[in-house]
Amino acid sequence: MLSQERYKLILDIINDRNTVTVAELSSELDTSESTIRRDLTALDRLGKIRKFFGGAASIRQNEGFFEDKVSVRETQMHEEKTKIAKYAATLINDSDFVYIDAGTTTSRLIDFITNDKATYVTNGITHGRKLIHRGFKVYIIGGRIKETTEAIIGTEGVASLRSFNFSKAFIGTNGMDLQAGFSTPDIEEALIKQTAIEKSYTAFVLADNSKFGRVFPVTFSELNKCCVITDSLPDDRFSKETIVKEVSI
Amino acid sequence: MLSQERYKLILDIINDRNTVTVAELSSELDTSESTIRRDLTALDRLGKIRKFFGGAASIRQNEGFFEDKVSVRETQMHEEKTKIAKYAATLINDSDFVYIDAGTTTSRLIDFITNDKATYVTNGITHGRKLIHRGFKVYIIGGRIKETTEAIIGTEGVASLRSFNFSKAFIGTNGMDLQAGFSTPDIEEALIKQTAIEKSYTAFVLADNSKFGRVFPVTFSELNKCCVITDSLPDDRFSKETIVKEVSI
DNA sequence: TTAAAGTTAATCATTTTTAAGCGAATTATT
DNA sequence: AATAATTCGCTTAAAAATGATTAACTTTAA
Repeated sequence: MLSQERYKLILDIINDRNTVTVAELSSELDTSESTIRRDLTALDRLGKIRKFFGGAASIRQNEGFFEDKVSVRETQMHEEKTKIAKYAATLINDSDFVYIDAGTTTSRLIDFITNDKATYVTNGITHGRKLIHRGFKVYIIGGRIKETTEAIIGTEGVASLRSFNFSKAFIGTNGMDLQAGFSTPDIEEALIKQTAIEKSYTAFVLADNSKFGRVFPVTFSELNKCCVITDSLPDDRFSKETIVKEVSI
Repeated sequence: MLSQERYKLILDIINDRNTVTVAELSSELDTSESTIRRDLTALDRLGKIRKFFGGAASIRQNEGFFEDKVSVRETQMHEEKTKIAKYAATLINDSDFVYIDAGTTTSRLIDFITNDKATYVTNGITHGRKLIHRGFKVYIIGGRIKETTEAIIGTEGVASLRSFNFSKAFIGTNGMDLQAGFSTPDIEEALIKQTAIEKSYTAFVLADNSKFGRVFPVTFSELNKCCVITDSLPDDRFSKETIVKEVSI
């Protein structure tokens, strides 16, 4: 069998099943495990799949799979996130200079943006591509790329952000708590979020109800520094601490 | 049978079946394998098909498999570019701080990079993703994204580049001429290339033979400022003006 | 923590495929 | 008709792909 044919078959199988073992591929394609491993390495090198010990996984469907366990809940909150994203998109005006944080909720936001007069800045590689394909004016901040999320992070990213003055920023969060404020697991991502909030006139945090009461290692902002856009508020005390827009589902 | 007739037949067969082996074509067209291989090489050079070990594949049906959508536009001189990319990749050492310019030839270069000790900086969105999927340490420069090429350009990009000091830079070009030097159609991309060359100890320009003698609106460097990596040199005068590495095809 | 089980990369021998050179045949040019 | 240029198929040395083997590595579970 031709190697390219195998590549295509393997790719189809992986994208279909999400994950596959070397043994499975070996028996299904009637090829030695050595060859399958070599193929998987090649496909991984090309960035088409993600290889791991024992087999390989699709890249597409696993966005977030490699991130952290919260993402399981993220798929469940799909409808809520859409509502939040839809509402957030209406906030963008012609003269706005908008920062869009990397993350799944903000990625959804981009789908609903219609304003092509505004200018957009993001730290998400995939977000930047998405925006540019929509035909918007897009800047991306410079810095180191984080492997799992394809987001720009680190001190260079922070420095790059500092030269901007946003009118609006849309930020994602992992946790939102009365005491701990907005928090996230990665310190470098937290620094980026923090700077983006500092550098914008108004910062909106997009948070579905599953985020409430959750605390993660690094706090990037106090509650009162940002407006929260959410689907349903479990606790009145939040609205005393910050401005909350509750989007009806 | 005329070679042009065969080209057409081969093209039809490949586009119909997606992949085909040399042996198949040889028996079906009743021609020697040598001739089939020569034909496939020619069609590959023209960018009509993609040749690989054992046979060839259609480009249309495999869009997105071999290349990202951005780079489908210029598929000519594929074989030459591959040779150039392969050689260029061997130049990267452990301690290198490498700049990789956006473009098709440099994109191919990434496929052959093996050094994971070096640090990479790029202005290509797709280049950055490709590098990060390979598990390398990657920085992307900040700035405005150009829609057609998904490359970072503009004054912000130039400013972002200025903070780096590269040991090696790999640059693509549209034209290379004895009088006009290295040139490209877009002034903003030219500024980026110019800055990258300035900021690196050694700059390599990857140029297949189709680039020689061509002049585009904006010159980004004189010949003597860079080393040229090419497949074949049409004119000895080039080697008097600059350092040339000719990669045998 | 350690041992057992499972998985991998590296290496080697074998087979397959290729590129390059060469002369014969065909086609184009003078 | 003679000469040059191109095309073609064969041969051969080199390159690439493959599958088996094994030592090193990772994971799992005691």
